[in-house]
Amino acid sequence: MKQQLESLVLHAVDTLKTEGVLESELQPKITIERAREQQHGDFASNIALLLAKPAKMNPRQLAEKIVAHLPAAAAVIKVEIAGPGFINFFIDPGAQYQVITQIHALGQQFGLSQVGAGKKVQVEFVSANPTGPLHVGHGRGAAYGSAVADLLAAVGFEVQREYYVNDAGRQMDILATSVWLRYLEECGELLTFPSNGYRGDYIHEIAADLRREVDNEYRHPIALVFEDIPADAPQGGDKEKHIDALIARAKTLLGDKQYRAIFQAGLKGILADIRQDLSEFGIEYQTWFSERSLMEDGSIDEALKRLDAAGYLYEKSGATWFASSRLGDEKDRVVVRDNGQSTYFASDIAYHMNKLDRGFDQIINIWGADHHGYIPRVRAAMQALGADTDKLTVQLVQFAVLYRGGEQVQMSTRSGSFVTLRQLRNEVGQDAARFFYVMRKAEQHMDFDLKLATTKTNENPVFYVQYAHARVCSVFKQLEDKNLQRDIPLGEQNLAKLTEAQEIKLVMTLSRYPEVLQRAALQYEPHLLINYLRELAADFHSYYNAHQFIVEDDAVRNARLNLISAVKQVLANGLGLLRINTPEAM
RNA sequence: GCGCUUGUAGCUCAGCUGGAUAGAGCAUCGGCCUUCUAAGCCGAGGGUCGCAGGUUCGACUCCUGCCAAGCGUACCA
Repeated sequence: MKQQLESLVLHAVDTLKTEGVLESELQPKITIERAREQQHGDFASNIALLLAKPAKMNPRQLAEKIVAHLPAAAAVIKVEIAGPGFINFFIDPGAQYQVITQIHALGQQFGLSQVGAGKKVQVEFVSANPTGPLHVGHGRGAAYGSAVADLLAAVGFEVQREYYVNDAGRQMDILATSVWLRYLEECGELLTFPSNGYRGDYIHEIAADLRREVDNEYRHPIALVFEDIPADAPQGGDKEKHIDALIARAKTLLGDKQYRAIFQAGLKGILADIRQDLSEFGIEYQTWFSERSLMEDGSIDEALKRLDAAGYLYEKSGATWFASSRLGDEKDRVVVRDNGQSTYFASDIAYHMNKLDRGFDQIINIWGADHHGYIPRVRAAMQALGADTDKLTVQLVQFAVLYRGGEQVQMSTRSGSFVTLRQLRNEVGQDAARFFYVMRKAEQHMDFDLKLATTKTNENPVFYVQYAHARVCSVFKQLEDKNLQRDIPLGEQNLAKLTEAQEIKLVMTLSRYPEVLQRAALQYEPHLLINYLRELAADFHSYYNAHQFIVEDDAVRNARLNLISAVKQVLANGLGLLRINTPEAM
């Protein structure tokens, strides 16, 4: 409908151009908006206001000229000029009702579109270091990222969901060493666990599994392990030096092969846990991309070579630097340390080069807000590699602060209080977790109230929307109990009998769904869909309370049943897209 | 210090990318169940859109400057 009106207005503007009223170079963006007030009709255009200045005309006069040149259209029953020069369109209700028939015909397909057809996008999200279970902060990125990916797929994009596995670097060495030390404990050795090691229960589990698998093969006397190791922080030493020395000791005592085996055991164990956690949360990735693979297949060297060829690398005090400050970053960055090791940033340059080489039209990175300072240097790297930086979108997700009632929940690993995504899902349930995470726009700091998410009252928006769905189902059950048959064609013939205020409002809201979906997808704002579903549910609840659906009059009854089954369908489509359940009874 | 994000009703947040009288939920107050689920509905009160300028027919929205909060500012990942 919107597009139809746009072409009408465009046609009128073109006519005015040929008549010389408007200059022919003008290429106005025709925008049709849904009117907010009923008295302003159904749709409105501000075109006359926009063109008034270049045309050197009074906006109302211009509006009159535009209206005079509008081609006739069956669905438009009235056009008015209002306010400073808005053109308001009134649509034939009969045309609006068609959406109900359309929803029935399309079913689950209703709302889907093809605006993204033929375009490949990649959404990379979560990508938490595989050093422990996902916590509640990752949950938001997970829910948001998967919603964005699903929305993009719904409007026709070919979407690839990817998890970047940071399986290289010092953190992973600390993990491997932590596993080994716990393994030694399993073997019966007594030791003081490093203060900087990973202390979670999951390390014990991985170590125990390892012991079962290899028995005492990786065992070394504890005296030898700790011989000449600098003191840990609690003993007045330096925790970093302590752990680094232990890592080095592990490598020398175990040798390359055994060390790698332990490293892999730790990585695999944790990754399997993360994978399962996400899968239970309704998230499946197409690819798990290994950082280590970039080192092994020479991608990092290749990336650095390309940066060097482009003249962006230089040496200073033993290290290799990328001149990112020439491309908008606040300062230059090290890519190869003076000890010869490449930095994490070097991996990331190679990773983004790899993404570009895979031919995506759009690369979407979903990062925690604490990584924002990282964006300029990645952009700089892409630019230096000669890529179109517009292809990269970074969506920042702010942290969620947990509350239980009015109390803030402390999220420290040490205190052992509420930290993991799994615990959150168990406490509030899958549906509430997803709904609450996505309810706010990503860049908004969020308060997540656990108590609210679990209450079964009107305070809880998840139930509010699900309840609307269940209520429709309940009506149809009642219909059955009363031995009444639904007559869909009869209902379709009588849609014009839906003249109550609540019915007209509901039809309008239903017809907006495809636009909402498209906007939510293209702007990476799934919260728009949530807001819409709440509004649709509200419109339905109002209707439910104001009127009976199962009435004597066959024509009215079937028309109403068609309307509410359309409501049910759209609620199911929207919630389904967000992977939230649609219960038939509550 | 510099950078990014945020600042809208008592609280939590929307606000369609510059439009017409700034909206919702919670909380508060008052109503609605012998009729399809009251996890619901109807109504009332509640606002200097952080502050001050500017741009224009028009600004919560864009620009500048302040103020406040969070985060970042590594040869860590």
